[in-house]
Amino acid sequence: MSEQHILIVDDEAAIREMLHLSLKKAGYEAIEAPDARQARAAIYNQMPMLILLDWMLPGTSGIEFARQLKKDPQTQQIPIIMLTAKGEEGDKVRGLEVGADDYITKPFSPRELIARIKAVLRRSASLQQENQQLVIKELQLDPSEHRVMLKGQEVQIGPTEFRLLHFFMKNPERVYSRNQVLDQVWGGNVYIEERTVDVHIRRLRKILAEHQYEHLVQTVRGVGYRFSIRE
Amino acid sequence: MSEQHILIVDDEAAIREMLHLSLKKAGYEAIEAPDARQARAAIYNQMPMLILLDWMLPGTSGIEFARQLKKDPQTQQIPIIMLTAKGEEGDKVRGLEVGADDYITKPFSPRELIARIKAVLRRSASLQQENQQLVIKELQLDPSEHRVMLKGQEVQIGPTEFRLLHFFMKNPERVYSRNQVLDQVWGGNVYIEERTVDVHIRRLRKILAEHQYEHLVQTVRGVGYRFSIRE
DNA sequence: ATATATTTGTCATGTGATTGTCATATAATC
DNA sequence: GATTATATGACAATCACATGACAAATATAT
Repeated sequence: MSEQHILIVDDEAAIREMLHLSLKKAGYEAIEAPDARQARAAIYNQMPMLILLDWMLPGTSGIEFARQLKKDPQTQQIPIIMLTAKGEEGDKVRGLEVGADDYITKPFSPRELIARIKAVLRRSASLQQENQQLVIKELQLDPSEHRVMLKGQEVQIGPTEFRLLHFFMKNPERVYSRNQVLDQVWGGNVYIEERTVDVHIRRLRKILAEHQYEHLVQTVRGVGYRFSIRE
Repeated sequence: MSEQHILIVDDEAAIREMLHLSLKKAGYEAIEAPDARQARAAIYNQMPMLILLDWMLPGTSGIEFARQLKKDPQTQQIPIIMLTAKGEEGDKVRGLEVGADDYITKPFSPRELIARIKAVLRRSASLQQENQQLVIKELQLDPSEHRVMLKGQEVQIGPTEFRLLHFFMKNPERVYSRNQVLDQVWGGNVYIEERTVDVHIRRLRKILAEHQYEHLVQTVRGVGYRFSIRE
């Protein structure tokens, strides 16, 4: 019955109507709320996958409401698109500061609205992917908990080795040169000796070796390293 | 609905218009973005096959944006053509350093623009081909994984033999003299004994022979070697 | 604030794999 | 059979990576 839906929060019924129609045409389910109180009730009832939130609201203002949503762990991952009346620069900035994922200035075309929604959903999907738990056989890495489990046991791992393992688990089976690893794991604007990668590879292997998983990190002589799931 | 398209990133609407029109005439789909943030959203929404990126942008500068794109594995293979206002030499250099694939100086003719685009797309296509998995019967070579599989089993192969096999698989059915092989596989500016090629051919054959595939590497007496799929 | 522990990057050294060359064996051609 | 071209095994030099140690930098505890 209730698909993934979008919550529209705006005090003007005409605008809600208009948005609702545009969304329906684009194949989205929508639910309306005229103010923050009723919006909260709707969210409690069922989590929307995205919220269209008017800047100006009676009672709790849109910006305050957004701030509350982004503070609550239950709702903070829901993307918010702010609807602003004027294209005032200050508003944009404050909106994004509050944690809105995008803003759109009235008046706008349905096409633009849908494009923004798609973009935001796309982005949040890939962000969730970033925080996704990665599991390979009996090795699992949980980015949100910053934890690595090996055969059901938590293993002690340093920050750099954690990032290195995370990177490898996200991109298995592919060879990366030391420089590519430095770019991805250390970030591009540090100057670090290429050979340092070797050392951290060794440290990672040492950890994996505690449970005979060191073969996952493979050396490709003359090229770099590869994280492989295959035997 | 959405074909392969080109993303235009420029803060001046007039220039975007102009570019859009030129591209349309040449048969390309185009999408516009006025700044880096919206460009990013557009990219997340759908990967463009090429990006036209203005040097000067409000907020994140074009050069910084290019750097970011080239760092992210998701986007780094998208070719970028930088649009620079003046033909300043320093800009060119910095642009190419950042990883832009070409630059073009305003003002430019639509003809020139299209020519550059075609050239860059051609180049990137052949680069992608460079990373393409090559399969011949039960022999497969994967450059991105830097792996050779023979009858489903990974085979152990040294760097030079890998390059040699890669070269042959890219250019089968053609005879190459020892010198041509040296140029292609070792690179043009090394002085190495011609007979050394024989030795590496032998080493390659030895590997292939583990699975009775040594007949693929054939000697053409008095001329050189050939990699042939035929019996 | 100070002490202590952890993490980090670099280096020196060890080790094994790879490479180019040569000497010799083998095969093809006339 | 003589000549020429290629195949092959052996070998030393080199190269790339692994590893342990260490000091500087960071984080954490007291």
